[in-house]
This record gives sequence, structure tokens and C-alpha cells, in this order.
Amino acid sequence: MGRGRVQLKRIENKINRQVTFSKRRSGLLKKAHEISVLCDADVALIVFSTKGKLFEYSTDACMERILERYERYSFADRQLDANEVDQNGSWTLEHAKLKARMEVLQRNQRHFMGEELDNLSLRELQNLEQQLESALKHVRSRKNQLMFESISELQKKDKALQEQNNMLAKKVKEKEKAVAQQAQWEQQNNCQDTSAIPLPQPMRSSNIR
Amino acid sequence: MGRGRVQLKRIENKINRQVTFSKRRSGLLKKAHEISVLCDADVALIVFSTKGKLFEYSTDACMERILERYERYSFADRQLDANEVDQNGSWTLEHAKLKARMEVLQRNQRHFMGEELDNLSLRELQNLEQQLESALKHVRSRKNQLMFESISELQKKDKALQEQNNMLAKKVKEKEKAVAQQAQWEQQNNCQDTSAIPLPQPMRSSNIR
DNA sequence: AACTATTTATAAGA
DNA sequence: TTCTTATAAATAGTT
Repeated sequence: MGRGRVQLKRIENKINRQVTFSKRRSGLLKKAHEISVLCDADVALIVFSTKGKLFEYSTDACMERILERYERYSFADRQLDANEVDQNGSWTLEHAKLKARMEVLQRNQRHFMGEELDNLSLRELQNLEQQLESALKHVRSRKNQLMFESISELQKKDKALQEQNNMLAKKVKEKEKAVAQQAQWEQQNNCQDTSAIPLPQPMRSSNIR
Repeated sequence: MGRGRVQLKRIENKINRQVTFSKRRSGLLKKAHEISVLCDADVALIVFSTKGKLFEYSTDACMERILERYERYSFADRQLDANEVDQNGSWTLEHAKLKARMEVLQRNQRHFMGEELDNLSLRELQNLEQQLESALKHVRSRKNQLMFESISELQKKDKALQEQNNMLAKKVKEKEKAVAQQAQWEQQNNCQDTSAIPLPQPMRSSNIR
């Protein structure tokens, strides 16, 4: 469908490949949706681009359920070893699934820690690298954010303290001035009587809290 | 695409629905394969018919890998529900422990993917950053190793082919020479008698396979 | 991101 | 199911 017939092999031109991917991806998702609706089928479609970006479609937006259903078809039996089979079927199954998931998680975790990379393909390593890079970016961004917050908080504190300092300094100055005036006044009046005549006080108490 | 436009809703006629399902299913699988090859994408497609029959496609026939990769992306959403308590004490305990570990693992995993960093302290972030850096180093180192191996293998192949080429070229030359000598010899003897006298043949058959 | 000449997919019919 | 065929849809190459 298009102006030329197309060979079924990797498109080498990167730009072209990306454009075709974009077009065909939307076509594929559309068709997945159509068959799902028209034919009442359960469909799960997962697509990773070369760069590792994820696109997905699932009937009723319920990927998990469909994947689980798939597991039931193809894996559940394999994961159960014989000695785990017993009468209480349901929990055993549940338990086995949990264990299987656990193992997957642990393996992934080790990969994320850069361990046990020997049996990964080049492509998987590429994916892992990209994910790690992305994670690192997020972590650094969050760290920066925290540090900036911390800095700006400290700056705010700093400013408040500075202001308080200024105020206190001002008060000290005023007080000094008052004391000096008092001294001057006392000297002028020789200050030996018990102040029978009330004179205006140079220090106004209303200015001081 | 067909003789009539089609409404995007469930086909009520059962026969019709089944026929359409069969046709569209093969179309969908084909297109999934095509985008996978053309665009170098990883695709996983799972289809359950109304009757519950399973059809699937996955790049390199490796469904598990792709599903695992998918899980890595979407684990964050998945919560196991905890209200599965029951009477069977021993396995319940086991199960609960497993689940607890699972949750720890999942949280770690999310951190490793750079998610849910909000309630980590600056120090924890610092640790995480260092771990990611280290992991990235390992992954890159392994990737490089793989690539170098691949390159040296190709070089070896290249060399072998080159040698083979040279050998073949030499043979071609020899053959040409032989032919030329033969021609010369024929001309010198005018070549009209039936060669009563056996002359040494310039062409040695042992050099030609 | 549009356009359009072609190729493909497929609905209906056999 | 399978084939055929008219037609709708998808899309490769182009602008």
C-alpha cells in the first residue's frame, strides 16, 4: 500500500524507518482495536520502538488481565513444579505465580544494578542502558530540586536573620543615643536633686516594645 | 476495505463475525510481523477469540522477553491485593512474607527506574545516583565487549573471505595464462594435423578443480 | 503534517 | 474453509 512495493526487511534509512514506524504503528493499533470491537475478541498489543519507547493497546484498557490470561494458557503449568501440586489448587497457583514474578523482579533488579549481564543480548543491553540513563536523569533532577529547595530555604532564613539583625542593631543604636542624651542631661542639671520638677524625658518608651 | 463500509461495532451475525475474525486476525498478525521487521521494533500481540482460542505473535518468537520488558515499564501500577488472608497458617505466612519482599523489591525497582523519588532524602538520592552510575558503567562495558567481539569476528570473517578471494583471483589468472599459452601453441603448430607427435601440454589439469 | 498514486486488506459473494 | 473480485483502507514516496 503505497507508491512502491516494499521488501520485508529492516528499513536502513533511519528517518524513513521512524516515519514508517509511526504510520504503521497507528495502523496496527487501529486494526487491533477494530478486530477487538467487531469480533468481540480480547486483544493485547505491545510495541517497543527501536529506541525503546512503549506503545500498547488492550481491549477495555485492561492489559494486565489479558496478559494473565495469556500466562494461564502458556506458562502456569510450566511454572508449577510437581511437589507444589496439591488439593488446594487455587492458592498453590497463586503462590507459584507470585514466586515466578518474584524471580523476574529479582533478575531485573540485578540487571538494574549492572549484574548478571552476560546472557543479555546487545539489544537488551541497549534498552537497559537507556532506562538507566533515564532513571539517572530523574534522580539527578530530583536531587537538584531538593538541593535548590534547601538552598532557597536557607536563603530565606538568612534574610530573616539579617533583618532581625538590622532591627536589633538599630535598637542598640537608639538605646546608645538615649543613654548618651540621658548622661548629657544629667550633666547639665548637675543631677543632685531628686528631680522635683518633671522635665521631658528624652527616651520615649512608646518606641520600645 | 471491502465491498462495503463497515461500522465499528460488534458484528451480530455469528458466522459473519467468525469469518471476519479469521480474516482480520491473519491481517493483524501479518502487520505486526511487518512493523517488527521493517522498523526493527519489538512486538507482542495476543488475541483471544470470543470462544477463548489463543492466537499470538511476537518478535523473534520470544513472547516472554517482551512481556517482561513490558512489566518493567508498568510495574508501578501493579499492586497485589493484600486481603487474601485465610486459615491455612503456614503457607499464609510464607505467602505474606513473599508479598512483603515483593513490595520491597517493587519499590526498589521503581527507584531504579527513577520513579517515586519524592519521599527519598537527599542522601538516599545520592546513593541511588551512585548505584545507577555504577550500573550504567557495567552495562556499557558489557555492551562494548559484545560489540568488540562482534567486530573482531567480522574482521576475522572478512580476512578469510579476502584470502579466499585472492586465491580465486590467482587461479583465474593462471587459467587465463594457460589458455593464452594453449592458443599460442596451437598457432605455432598451425594445428592442422591430428597431433601425431605428442607435445608437452601447457595446461596442467592438476591446477584446476 | 498533507497529499496522492499505488498497493493491500477485506466484505461480500460463490 | 477457500477463491474471487470490487472496493475500502493503508501507506510509500513526495511536497
